[in-house]
Amino acid sequence: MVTYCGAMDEDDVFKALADPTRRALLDALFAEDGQTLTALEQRLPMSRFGVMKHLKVLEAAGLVVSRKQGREKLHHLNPIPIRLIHDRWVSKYAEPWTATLSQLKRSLEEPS
Amino acid sequence: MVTYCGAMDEDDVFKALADPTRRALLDALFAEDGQTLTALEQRLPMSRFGVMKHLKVLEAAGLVVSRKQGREKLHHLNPIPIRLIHDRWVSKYAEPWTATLSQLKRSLEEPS
DNA sequence: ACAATAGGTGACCATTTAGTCACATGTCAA
DNA sequence: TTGACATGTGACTAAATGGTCACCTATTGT
Repeated sequence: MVTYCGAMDEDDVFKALADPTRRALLDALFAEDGQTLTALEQRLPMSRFGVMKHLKVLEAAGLVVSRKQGREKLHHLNPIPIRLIHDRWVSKYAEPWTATLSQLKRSLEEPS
Repeated sequence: MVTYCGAMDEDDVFKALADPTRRALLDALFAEDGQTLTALEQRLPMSRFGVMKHLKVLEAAGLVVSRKQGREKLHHLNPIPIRLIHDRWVSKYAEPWTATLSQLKRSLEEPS
């Protein structure tokens, strides 16, 4: 088992992913890993403090890990929580895809 | 392209998935598809109105579709939005999994 | 027709959340 | 050591959210 995951609470991960700014931060870190707070701040239309709060949420959810280097703090994307959601949660609903869909189609076509 | 999806806005889907009660509703519909509001209400520790609000959010996100039958409204799980997240968003981070992870490992092991 | 049942609407309140700011700490470089 | 820079903290406001309720409409069964 991995240990980079911090809290790794399902609810924290979903709540973290619910905000568009935080998804944009993940996008930014995906585009270029290991960015500092000020670098990320310049990519977003938001004050440094807003970005800092969002990064804190992402770190608490385990979606971002950071390490300090001198006076800078480098942020890294951690794909593990998302991977786990995919494995244990998304696929749970996605698997019966075909069955549910055809069943739904039948239901909708049924004369009400 | 499918048409059962309503708004299908990425943000709506993530926001809908962010609430544990709504995830529980998806669980309940996954366990037994086509349940009515009152049936779902009895499964959750919440008033009918709370459940109704959550169902409305899920419907707006396209995660649940419903059809009326007499005075009843039957709710069906729609796995398509989750499937799309998996396809277009989760996999985006999950694919470079190995690369990012080893890179992260290297970064963390580096003497600070 | 009438009572019981299933669902819907709008207002309302408590809590959380997003965002900003003044201020403080720690680090680098000249 | 001094000034510039990167980050952190706590308080604060405005907005969104979760939950409940009183009241309403529509359908069913008798």
